[in-house]
Amino acid sequence: MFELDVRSRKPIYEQLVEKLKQLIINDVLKEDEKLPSVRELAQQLTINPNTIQKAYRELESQGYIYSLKGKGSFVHPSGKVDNEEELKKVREELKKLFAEAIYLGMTSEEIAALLREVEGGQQDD
Amino acid sequence: MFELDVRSRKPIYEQLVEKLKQLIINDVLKEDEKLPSVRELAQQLTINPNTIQKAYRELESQGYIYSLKGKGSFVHPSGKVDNEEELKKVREELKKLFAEAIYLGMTSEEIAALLREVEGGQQDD
DNA sequence: TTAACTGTATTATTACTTCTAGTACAGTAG
DNA sequence: CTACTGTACTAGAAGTAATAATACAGTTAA
Repeated sequence: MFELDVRSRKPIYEQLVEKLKQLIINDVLKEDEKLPSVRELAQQLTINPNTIQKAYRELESQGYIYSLKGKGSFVHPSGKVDNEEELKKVREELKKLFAEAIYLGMTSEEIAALLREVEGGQQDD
Repeated sequence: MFELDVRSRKPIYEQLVEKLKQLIINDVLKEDEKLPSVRELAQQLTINPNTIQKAYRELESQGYIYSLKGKGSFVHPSGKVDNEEELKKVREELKKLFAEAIYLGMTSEEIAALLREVEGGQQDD
């Protein structure tokens, strides 16, 4: 499914959150698709189930997945995500990153081009 | 000068790096301005000098400040920053954040507006 | 109902990172 | 010289991440 860098200074569960988020955002994992179970993914990646659970819990609190006891964890449909708190974080993050990019010498046109590039690759409903 | 959240789950030195970066980017700290010395800032914030040094080392490696033994640490002039590695990281970060913002429901126009906002006035945290 | 899944929670222990503390060395400036 | 500056290192305390084992509750199919 994907790989993790155990030697990284970044916590495994954070790497997991990022990777899964990317898969969801880029529509590799479709709406309402079932994710591997906590224990199954733990076995696949040879890491502890608790670490997977921590990542899933984080993804759920951010609105990317939903979990049903006894059934499994599923991708939250994009259109139905309503997480004002996450949106606020992303806006703040964007502002900081824009300032940083400009400071490092990027022009707004370069940044805008990057946005169009991402926008194009996005096949949203 | 600023405040830190010791109770945060984010390491103190990382918070320091972020705050100082913001001050530099938003021109609160001017080009070639002298930063507080490692020991002085440590005393002001009542944290260990080693923690300050770690933050300064990080800022230096990212191209935001330069340090002269016996003299002090100073803000690296914006125009002279040439850190392709940092720029690459920022571009990747931007792409991820764009995809995330769009997934959470932001339109490209909203994102572009945010960029214009940052581009125009210098805003703070 | 039972068996085998699922998510979730708890506790204990280990491993790792962060932070602190103390010390030291080298360069600068008055 | 004295008193600043950055930088480096070791040691240990404190906090976080990861593992391990166990348990409970809900779902599903035989």
